[in-house]
Amino acid sequence: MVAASVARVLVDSPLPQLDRLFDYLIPPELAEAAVPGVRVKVPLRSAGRVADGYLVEVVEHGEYSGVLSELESVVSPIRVLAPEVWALARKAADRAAGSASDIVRLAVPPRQVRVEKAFLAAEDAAPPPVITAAPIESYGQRVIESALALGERLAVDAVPGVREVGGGVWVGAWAVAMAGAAASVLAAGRSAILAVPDYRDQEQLEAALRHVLPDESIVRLDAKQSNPDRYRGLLRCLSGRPLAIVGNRSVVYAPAANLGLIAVWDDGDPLHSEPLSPYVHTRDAALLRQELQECALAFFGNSRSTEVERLVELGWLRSVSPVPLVLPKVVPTAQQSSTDRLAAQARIPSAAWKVARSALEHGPVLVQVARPGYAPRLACADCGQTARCLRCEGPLLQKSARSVPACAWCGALAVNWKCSNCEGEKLRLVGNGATRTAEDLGRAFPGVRVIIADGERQVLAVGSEPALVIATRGAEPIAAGGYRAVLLLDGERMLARESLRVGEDCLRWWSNAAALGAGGATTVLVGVGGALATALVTWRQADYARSELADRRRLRFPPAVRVATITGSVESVSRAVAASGVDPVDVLGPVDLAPPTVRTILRFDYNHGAAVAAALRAELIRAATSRRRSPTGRGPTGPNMRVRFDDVEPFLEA
DNA sequence: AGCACGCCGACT
DNA sequence: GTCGGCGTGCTC
Repeated sequence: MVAASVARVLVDSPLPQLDRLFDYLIPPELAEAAVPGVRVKVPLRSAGRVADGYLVEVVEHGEYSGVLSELESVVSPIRVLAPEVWALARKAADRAAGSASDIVRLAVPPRQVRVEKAFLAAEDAAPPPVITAAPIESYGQRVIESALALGERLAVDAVPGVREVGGGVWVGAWAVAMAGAAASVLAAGRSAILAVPDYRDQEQLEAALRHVLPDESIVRLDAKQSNPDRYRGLLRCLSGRPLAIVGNRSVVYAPAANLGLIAVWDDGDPLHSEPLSPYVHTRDAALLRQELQECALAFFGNSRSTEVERLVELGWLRSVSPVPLVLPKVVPTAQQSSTDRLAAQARIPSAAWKVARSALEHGPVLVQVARPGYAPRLACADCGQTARCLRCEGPLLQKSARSVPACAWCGALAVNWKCSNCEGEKLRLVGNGATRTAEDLGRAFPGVRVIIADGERQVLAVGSEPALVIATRGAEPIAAGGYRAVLLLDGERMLARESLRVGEDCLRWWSNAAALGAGGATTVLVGVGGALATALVTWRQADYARSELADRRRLRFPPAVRVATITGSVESVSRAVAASGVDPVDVLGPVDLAPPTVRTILRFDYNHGAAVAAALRAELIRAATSRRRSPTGRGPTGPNMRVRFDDVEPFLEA
């Protein structure tokens, strides 16, 4: 009799107590099929109960000393969980005190039998395409290419501006550089993973990729795809050929063949932050994977996040800038209205109005505003108190010039409204949404076409003809040939948000908008001065990130330190805090959230991260197994304890 | 999550 | 004597 091998299996369950490998005997009839990476079914606890899982490794002797059960079946021959992706999932989960299977769920889309059958039936006999990469412009002679070939880690300052990538399609210059980086890696026979925050960036990057790579070398892998499409994409990754794999945050877990590069665009965009447990940020997953696989790593951005700046200062990332430096012309201007009657009505400073007027003779002008809609807030015309819904106390807003004000929460129309403070019956509009700004600007520039782009009215691209393009931050379309001027109108309002990251975020929004200008276009930053305006004017966002990071070091705020947010019942949170081993001076809270739930923030240095994560993980398992919430609903069934690492949202500016 | 094991009240 | 309550704990 042959020595039986043991299959080590990850059970597909979010339960923290099942987040380890289980050993199973491989029955002789499955010996051929039981290879690492395949989906399997295994018995768990009692006969008849089978769980789905992934075969992680086959070993001679398992670690379990008890009696082993047998593998129930091998679901499919496809090795969907590549060993390096498993290693990454384990490492990322450990760092975030989460379950590896939660990461694996992001990495491996649900199986689609039809897609799989079609894939297995298709014989891919065609020889792999020969790829030649054109040089990446603006960074000096093969500077980026050779760094990537050596597996370096880079923080790349993007070149502002837009480029045509054939067929009249225009994309940000960053996309061309990132596509060039991917092409240079593919030309060397290796794969590249390219992560972007949203689908608008993805469209641009894909267009740039199609310009330099054959279609068969590009794979899309993102959350917007249907399950069959995602699974098809995964199977293409597993074909073994070098590919450019492009997608949003989960693409960092793609099973790339011979991975040569992970590139991340605009890592400061909050869409890179994974909303599902264990909340691993694209940036962190990319950093872990780079260490595991020793591929190259590049963060591209028009601006610089404090996290990337920290890594640059540590020497972990090398900063690369375009030579010679390309910088848009940015003019800061005070918040003072033009003397022109029409412009004054639109509340545009005279400097901005002049810039826009002359630019409109040549092409489109971008106007960036903070908020969508018409009037984001309404107030009592008599006493000035914010108007609230009579039914649910929600804030009122007005969607268009003619519409009746309505509640932002329950949608009730504010008819027969009366002020709760002074009994006043008249409403006054406060603030300008994109729609109201558009109306005002339309009046100030009669005869000019006005295009609105916001979350509801998404516009990806506009032509090169004169037009006023009013866009909320982050929703700016690309203009053919670039905008002739860019007005950043609501800077003050954007800065009023109470968040640790406001400065950083604003600089990113403004830089990304300014980067959409044509060469020689003027960007007007209205009503903002100080270090932020200086950083934008000098186009030295890294300087701002450096001083911001210095402030955070002084205050012991992230990313100078790491943080863990614990939410749950008072008892569970305080137990977890005690178990964490974090110094009491670095325990912030607890503060009350929804009634029974409280939140505490722990902060600690990076070198304590592993210990804190392990301690909190142990506490999570203890809470999940011992103190069980009663299924009948009776008894003290507290809120589930949750742990989230490196979430900066709860941090407000002091 | 499920499901078995285990240690105290009302039944044949 | 034991049938069964669901608190506690484990799953290879």
